[in-house]
Parts: sequence; C-alpha cells; structure tokens
Amino acid sequence: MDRRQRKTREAIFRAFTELLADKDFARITVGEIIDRADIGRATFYAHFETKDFLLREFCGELFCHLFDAEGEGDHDHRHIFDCSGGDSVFLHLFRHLQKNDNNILALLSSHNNELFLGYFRQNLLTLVERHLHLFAGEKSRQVPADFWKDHIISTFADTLKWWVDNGLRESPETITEYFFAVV
Amino acid sequence: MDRRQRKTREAIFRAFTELLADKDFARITVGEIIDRADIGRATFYAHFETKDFLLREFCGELFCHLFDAEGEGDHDHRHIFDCSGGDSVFLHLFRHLQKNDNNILALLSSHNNELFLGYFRQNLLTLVERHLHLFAGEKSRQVPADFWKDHIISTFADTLKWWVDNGLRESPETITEYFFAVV
DNA sequence: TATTAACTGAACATTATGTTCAGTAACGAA
DNA sequence: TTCGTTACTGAACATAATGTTCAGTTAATA
Repeated sequence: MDRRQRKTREAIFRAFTELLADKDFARITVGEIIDRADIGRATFYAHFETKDFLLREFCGELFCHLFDAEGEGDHDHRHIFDCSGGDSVFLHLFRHLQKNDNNILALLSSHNNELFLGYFRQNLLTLVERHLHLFAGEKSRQVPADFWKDHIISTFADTLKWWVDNGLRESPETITEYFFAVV
Repeated sequence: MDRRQRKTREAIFRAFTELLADKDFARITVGEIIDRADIGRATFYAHFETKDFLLREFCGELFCHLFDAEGEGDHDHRHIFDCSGGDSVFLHLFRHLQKNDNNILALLSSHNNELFLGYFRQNLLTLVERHLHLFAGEKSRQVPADFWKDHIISTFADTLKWWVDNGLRESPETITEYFFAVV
C-alpha cells in the first residue's frame, strides 16, 4: 500500500476516533473529519464511499486487533485467545476493554451504534462458540442452541454496557463474576 | 385540543408509522413525512421541533398504550397489567407484541433505534419492578440489585429481538418459557 | 529520473433542514 | 351566526451537508 494512502487512512481513522470520543456517530460530518484529518474532501471519498463505510472498516480493524487469534507474545498485551485458563478468556476481554485503548467503550455507550454493536456481537459469537463448554449448565438444555448462544452474547454485551454506563466502578474481576453469575 | 391539530398530528403519526415499516428511522426525511401526511412543511415544524422529537413523542404514545395500567375491560384486549396470574404478565406482553398492532416489532428489528429501545427498556423497568418476586432465584443474590434488574430487562429485550429476527416462529408461550428458562 | 498514482482545492449540483411570512380556512365560544 | 383566534398553506429563503468533478501539484516507486 502506498505510503500516502496509508498516512491518509491513518489520519482519517485518528480524526474519526477523536471525534467519536466527543459525539455520536450520527452527528459527525464528513467535513469535520477532513478538517481534523487535514485532507481534501475528494481524498476522503477516494478512500471511503460514505461515512457508513468508514465506520464499517473502522470496526473491522478495531475488532481484528481485539479478537484476532494471532497473539503478540508480549505478556501484558497478550491476546485474549492466548490465555490457557478457560473462563479467564472473558476476564481478559473485560480487562482489555477497561483499558479502552481504541475508544471502544465510547462507541458502545453512544447512541446510533447498531452497526458497531452488530460487529461486536459477530466477533463475540466466535469467542462464545469456542468456549461453549463454559456455559453447559442445566439452562442450556431447556432452550434451542442458537437461542442459547444469542443469550450468552447478549448478556455479555449487556453486562459490558451496564459496566460502562455505571462508570466502570467495578473491577474486571467483579464484572466477570457478575457475568457468570447470571448467564 | 383543536380538531385541526389532532388531525394533523394523527396524519403525521400515520405517515411516520407507514414509513417506519419501510425503512430505518435515520433514512426517513421530513420531506417524505409531510408528503405522505399531505401537510405543509411549516405545519410539521409547528408540531415537532425535529424528527427526533417526533420519534420521542411517537414512542411515548406507543408505550403508553402498551404499558399503561388502565385496563379497557375487553377480555381479548385487556391490558397486560390486568391479568392476575403472576408470570403470565410477560406471556401477555409477548402476545400483545406478536399482534404488532403498532409496528413496534418493526422498530425493534430496525437499526438506529437506540432511542426507541431506551423507551422500551424504561417502560419494562416499571413492569419488572412490579414483578421482581418472579425472579427471586439464587442468582439474584449474587449480584447487585440494579445489575439484576438491568439483566432481566436486557434479557427480555434480547429475547424479543431474537424472536423477531427469527421470524416469530415460536408461539408466545414457548418464548415465555425460553425467557424464564434463561433469566 | 521517469512514470505512475495519490492528494489538492475549489467549484458544482443535489438534497435535507429549519425558518419566515402573508394569505386562507377552520375552529370554538358567545 | 358571528367574530376573534388559531392552525394550516405554500412558497421562498438561508444554511449546511453530501458526493462529484477536474485540472494542477506532489510524492512514491521502479
């Protein structure tokens, strides 16, 4: 990829991230993005068809980093899939999210984020399916399998949202306990 | 209220409902609403400050009908609060929603509906608080009270959404079973 | 260095928003 | 039925955002 393209793309993503910390996706205009990214209008549209496509690709990269199975070796920043202990996968995820490197929490707590939430749930599905054995209680046999998976994902997302909306007052450990207590 | 005002308001709500069945809230324009409602542009803005205010009031009326404690006496259309049997409250709600008189399901399944969902959850909160005894299992003592309430509401909303997204294939009775099985 | 590709910036058409206002018609109270 | 009030009309207007176009410039790569 051309270095110019890469730089422009990064500038757009950076500007977009900063703006997302401030206001809802729906209220962000292309004009604001290009102003902050300091690029021409035509350049933006050379990269992204619309603002929605930008969000789509943004989510793609974000979750790629968060969920991708390739670990980095670094212990502190090791990947959520790297940990061997079963149920600590979700604890890791909560920890990762608490750091909020990429403003994921802002996206989750903001409105008009159905698309974003969709991506998040999509990625959670993979995670849940890999660790379905953690949720093999009595309840799981009383409902259809896909309802059960959907319920786990929803409960995780809802727990996360509750955590964020309440100001991240609990530790990741406590939230993980809550999650496993109710799911 | 002036009959003209009432008629205009109804025309706007009717047009809005019809449009919502077709497309997402975000894609509906004021122009489309006034065309379909057959009213002047200025008239719309005399009634609603913005499109968001319209949605707000729309939701208000919708949930007022669905959740308001005043029963109508009619057996088939009796209100969800009227039924005496405890856990059937939620069965009633599922039944009510299945009829989909007011396109509530369209709103729930569409995107960009954070505001709508917020109202829905707000009304659910009242319902849940009135019937908290139905959810007094072991799990409820392992988490804080407000987390627990939020979890019940979220699970109901998620169950409903799953039901809708899967084409309402199950009966209200079955869905109620699923709901109580996992909550 | 030459060629290719990306960025610039300014102009442009289009679409949506929200306001204004003078004119018209419907309402409700007396 | 009349009369004062209020709501609606429709057309024009300002503003703002979207997305496109293109000739000119600059940076990358081979």
